[in-house]
Amino acid sequence: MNQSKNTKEHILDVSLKLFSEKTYYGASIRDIAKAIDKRESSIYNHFKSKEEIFEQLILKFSSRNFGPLILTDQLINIISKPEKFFILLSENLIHFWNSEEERMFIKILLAKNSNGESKKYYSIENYLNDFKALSEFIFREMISHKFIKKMDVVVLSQEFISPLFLAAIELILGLKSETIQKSLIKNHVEFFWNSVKK
Amino acid sequence: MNQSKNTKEHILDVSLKLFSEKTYYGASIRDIAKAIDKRESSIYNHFKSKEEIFEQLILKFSSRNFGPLILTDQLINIISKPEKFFILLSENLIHFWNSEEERMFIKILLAKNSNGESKKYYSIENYLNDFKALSEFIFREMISHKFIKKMDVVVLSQEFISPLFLAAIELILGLKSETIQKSLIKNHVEFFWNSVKK
DNA sequence: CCAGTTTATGAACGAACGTTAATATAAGGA
DNA sequence: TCCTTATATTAACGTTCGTTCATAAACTGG
Repeated sequence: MNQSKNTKEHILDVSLKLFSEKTYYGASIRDIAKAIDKRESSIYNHFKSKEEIFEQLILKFSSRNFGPLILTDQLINIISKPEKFFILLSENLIHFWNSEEERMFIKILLAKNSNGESKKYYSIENYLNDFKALSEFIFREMISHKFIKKMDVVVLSQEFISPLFLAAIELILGLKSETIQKSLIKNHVEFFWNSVKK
Repeated sequence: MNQSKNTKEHILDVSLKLFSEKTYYGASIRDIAKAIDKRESSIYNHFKSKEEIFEQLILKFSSRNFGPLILTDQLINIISKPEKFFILLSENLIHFWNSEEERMFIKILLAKNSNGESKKYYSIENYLNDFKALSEFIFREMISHKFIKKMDVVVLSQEFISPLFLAAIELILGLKSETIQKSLIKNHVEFFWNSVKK
């Protein structure tokens, strides 16, 4: 996309796309080089191996702070109206997960084993935990302000996040259209809200 | 495993393992041949290409009937005690998804794009729909017998299945131990039951 | 403008890839 | 037993793989 940005970032950008489309073994160094319009040998001026490209890609995405993208000001303003809040929160999450870049990253996480040697890697479990932590924080706040019933925030997070994230996975790996998600969100929040309202 | 079974089945068996561990591009015909202790050329007496092995593998697994494995007699016997029923149903599902063979198949589905040319393929969405259909059937029965509140069975299925299947995915792709799942099931069923009991 | 560093190129390496062909062996029915 | 068919092997094909190397071009600070 942005040709003028530094080459290392550019390589990571196209690698995200290629690894997500063809998996690690299916995307070659030559594919990556072609995508940035250079020869494959020049890649090695920026990364010592294909494996290192992958590692740095995961590292880059695993060390973001997406909190402000989900917990928008608009959202925080309506925390006292939990049902509306849950709807908007769900929309923010689905919108984030379904953004072009995030789809690609999630695809890579889903295709990646935590098998053997790569145990050190960031996995889909770590990814989900970041979102669960965010939503646990939200539920703790809501409970302390008595907006919802007093319940275990871990359970609340799991019950709130799971149907949304699984729908996102189906959206990412399948052919489901995004419009279907509107009613899914509505139904899910309705069900959830009935279980947590005071 | 079973050396004496016919070679075609044997090839599919080891391909399931290899494709799930190293993805489609990472597992070679020579890997597969080595795993059945034959030369790579003899594979082509049974399949016309690597792609065909993959296709038949997906076909084989997508045309099973797992219903009786989930809906056991023991389970059906306690349908009038919904909370107990949900616990056992959850355990059956997690046990099934976490079996060695099923872990491998799910890994393959998760690593597989429904991108472009492969739209025809069975995807994780189809897989999940099979389980949702099963659980919709269960909820319809429960509602008609007035064991639970009258609600949309699609919503019930989604809310019941999602946290369980997502936990299974974490179990399969991550390093989570199976013991953690016991409390997850308990918490999930408790939350769910509180929302659907009459 | 020059020296030093960074980045790009072109060519090559050994290995592995999917697949094919010719041929040998094993199995099964007449 | 012989003939046919199914399955195996060995060898090779053209490609692509990840990576290296010598060298050339581009950039950067003094």
